[in-house]
Amino acid sequence: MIRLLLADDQALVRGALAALLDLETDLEVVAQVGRGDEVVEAARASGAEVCLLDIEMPGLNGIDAAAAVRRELPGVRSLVVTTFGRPGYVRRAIEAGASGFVVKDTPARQLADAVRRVHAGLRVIDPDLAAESLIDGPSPLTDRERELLTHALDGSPVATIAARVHLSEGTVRNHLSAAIGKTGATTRSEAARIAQDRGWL
Amino acid sequence: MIRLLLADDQALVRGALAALLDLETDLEVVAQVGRGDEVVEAARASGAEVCLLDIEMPGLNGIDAAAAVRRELPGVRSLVVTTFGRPGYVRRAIEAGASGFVVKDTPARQLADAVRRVHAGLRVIDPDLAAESLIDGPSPLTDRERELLTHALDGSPVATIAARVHLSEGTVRNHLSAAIGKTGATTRSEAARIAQDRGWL
DNA sequence: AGCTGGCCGTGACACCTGTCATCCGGACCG
DNA sequence: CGGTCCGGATGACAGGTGTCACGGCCAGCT
Repeated sequence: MIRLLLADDQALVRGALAALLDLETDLEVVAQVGRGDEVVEAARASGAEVCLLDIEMPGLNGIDAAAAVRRELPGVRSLVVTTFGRPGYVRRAIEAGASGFVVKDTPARQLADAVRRVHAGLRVIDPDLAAESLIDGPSPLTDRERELLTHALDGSPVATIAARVHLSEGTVRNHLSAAIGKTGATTRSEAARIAQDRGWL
Repeated sequence: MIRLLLADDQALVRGALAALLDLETDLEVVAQVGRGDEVVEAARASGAEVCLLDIEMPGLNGIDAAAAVRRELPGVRSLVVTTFGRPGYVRRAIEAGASGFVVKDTPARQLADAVRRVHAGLRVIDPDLAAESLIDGPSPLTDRERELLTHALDGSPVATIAARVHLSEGTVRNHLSAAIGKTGATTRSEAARIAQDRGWL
């Protein structure tokens, strides 16, 4: 019997996944959480062996949660699930210590198999995503550029961003200009979207 | 036995919801589709009585799909499910002929009850969302403003938007300026986000 | 000790954007 | 019929934005 922890911020999806996986006779959902920063504690308390982690979560995202699990509970394996593409996430998830990476677009029947493989110590990675992540390569952005791009995601004016990060307005423009060049965009909003799509944020 | 159709673009979520609802002895999932424009045909072929529709779908969104079901299959009821807030969606979903509106944040156990109520001819609406939709009121945007805002969602420059809709650059700026005023924003990106959050797009 | 590269800042310049005033045509309504 | 509203357009102006050149600081590497 494989003991599972589910982490997803949407209660309905979480409950539905639990129903799906509980149908398997060799799987048992022993914990469910809706926030990334509750994963480690719940996994420890419930004695989970595999954690199914969504990326988009309040508190702590799924990748950082996988890293925390890796650090605090070395024997527990993580399987990261996310909504779509975002090839860059694959690389970061694996580097964070996740054993698998699955998109929510895969057929439901394959999920249980992915869990079993991860539990057995194998790596499970969506082949299409793996290929894309190799094509795009790692992020060329510096830490500052990444930080500023995340603040530019919602289209905030430069002045606002500069105030939030306590930098000069000109400096922010320079960093963002560099990021625009590296992403091949022409606007900071466009650069931010491209970077996010590639998982560089 | 209530015959159900599931529509969600993410196969994993779709399958999981099917597993969840099939656990109920009085419910039966008779059709699953991943696109909005396949809903009516699948509902007709399978003899579904209630359609569970996600809003974000390729082809046709859940609200328009509900309207199509209403028009083509008057006896079939629709229950719209979406990821979060977006109060304006509630109003539009109901106007489109949906019998219910549920967010993916609700506990999994309540979903089956919502389906039963909708099947019985009752209206099911998340109370928090209903309250918010009353506070925000209907969209004050004109059709043009709405159209231009959707093109402004990704942060495209005015020139690009003008070319896409075959309008003068100045006209686009004027409409967007009006939209910015109505949303209380200071940038077209911000206005676009606000309008989307309120379901005005 | 030099070189490199990231980070921070300034200044200048061309261009883009948001706002306002003003105009015209059509549709709708009292 | 006149009033009102929306769509479309123009022109002008202040302020925001992207780019570039330049300088300075610091860490790491040769």
